[in-house]
Amino acid sequence: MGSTERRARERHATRERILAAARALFVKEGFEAVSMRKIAAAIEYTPAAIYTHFKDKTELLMALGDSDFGLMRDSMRDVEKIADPVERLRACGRAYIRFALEHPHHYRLMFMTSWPYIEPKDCLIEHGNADEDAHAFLCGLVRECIQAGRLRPKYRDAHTTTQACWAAAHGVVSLYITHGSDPWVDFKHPRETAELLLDAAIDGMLNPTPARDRTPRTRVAKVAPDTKARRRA
Amino acid sequence: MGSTERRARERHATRERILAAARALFVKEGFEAVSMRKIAAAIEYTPAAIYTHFKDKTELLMALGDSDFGLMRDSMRDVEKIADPVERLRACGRAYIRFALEHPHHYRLMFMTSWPYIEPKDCLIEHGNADEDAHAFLCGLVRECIQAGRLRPKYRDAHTTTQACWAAAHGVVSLYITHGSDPWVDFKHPRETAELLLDAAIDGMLNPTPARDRTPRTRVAKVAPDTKARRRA
DNA sequence: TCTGTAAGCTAACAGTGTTAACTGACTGAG
DNA sequence: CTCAGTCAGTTAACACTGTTAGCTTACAGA
Repeated sequence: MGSTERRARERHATRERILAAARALFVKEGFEAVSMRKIAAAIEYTPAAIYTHFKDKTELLMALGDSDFGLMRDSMRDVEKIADPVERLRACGRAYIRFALEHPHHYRLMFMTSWPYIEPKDCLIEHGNADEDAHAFLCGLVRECIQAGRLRPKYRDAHTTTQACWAAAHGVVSLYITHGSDPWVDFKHPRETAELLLDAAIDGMLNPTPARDRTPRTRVAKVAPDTKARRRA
Repeated sequence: MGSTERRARERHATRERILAAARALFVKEGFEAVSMRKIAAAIEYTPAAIYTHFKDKTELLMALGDSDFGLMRDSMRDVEKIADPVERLRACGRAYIRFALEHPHHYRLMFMTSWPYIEPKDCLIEHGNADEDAHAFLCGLVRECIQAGRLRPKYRDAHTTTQACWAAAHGVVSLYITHGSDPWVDFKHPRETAELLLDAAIDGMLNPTPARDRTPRTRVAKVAPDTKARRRA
């Protein structure tokens, strides 16, 4: 009689408490501070208790990071308002940089840590849904630039170009996150470097002959919807 | 007597043996496999013995990675032969990518791990010496492009532009190293992505009005020699 | 011969992730 | 009402990790 449901609810609740404790430790003291024992202590449980909810420390950490992909996507809502596809792409890059600089710990977990395989069904995010999945969103922006005929021929493979754009933004912030306080290289503020690199890369991809919308080529239209993308739990 | 010299020599020798053992473990089994106990076992010492030669595990690891910066610089010797400065820059990017893909473990240690402060004098590399220091070398290439009048005005700050170029290359390889086997994004081969991004970025930086060598502007000429750069031990 | 130095060893500390075996509360069936 | 089963959570351990205080032992210089 619904008691099994209550138990399931309780189980889910403690799972959430574990995640909350882990997240609190994580944002306050960084990646290394998150130990099973500390998490357990924070919620007054035994370390072993966590293992009835998560297979691994890795699984816990990944469940943690997973939900941040939604946060990242949300931080890009504003760019959709921009009409010009190329400017939209540029703004997306800026939003990405901003997110990374505002949440360096999360960024580190999301993009600078190797993830194990996670089943698509175990994720909050629907892969390839540009409304939830930031990677699919970026890919969509690139595709719009292509369809508007704004990119040179060699940049008309949406996937590769998406990865190039991603890599440009990631390069700036990840370099800054790991080496920003390294006295050997005096880093400019990453926002400045990113601006420069994104401008250079995007300008370099642009068609010199100006816009004039044309119907997408067959090749472009055939690009499959982005089924491989980012996750959330 | 010179016996003190002999002792110093012996001390140095065991230090090198420790480093060699650590390196062997490192390249064979990766970063995580390098534990003080395993290193000690490999050279038939006690873990504690290592601490008479290195303050820390970190110091050991850094001493390890340090020598690789020279290796990296060496892998770029060929690009100096290229006459055109812009093509030289492009080739430098390619060499960087190649090095990273051929030595992913080293790359990870060198550029994807936070380094503690190391005294300049404790390094094999002379900072800012383009002949030893890869970062200074890159900076030199950028400066040559600037002095040849090949870059648009906004890219004429050598330091920031150097960082942008570095970030582009780093973005591609670091993304690939951490997420290359991630089934959620189907990565293109990084060489392809890198080619695309480097071309876009460099083309985007180029002056549309073609070359014709001009004497460097005052602003450019005043750029200080690159005193902050990469190390080696 | 005695003394100081210092490389290396022993043994331990405090921490880590993880697991087998147990406890105790609660559920549903007989 | 009782009995068996389920399962969240605990206990206590294992096998690791980096690191250090204190000892031993060899050796150089006076």
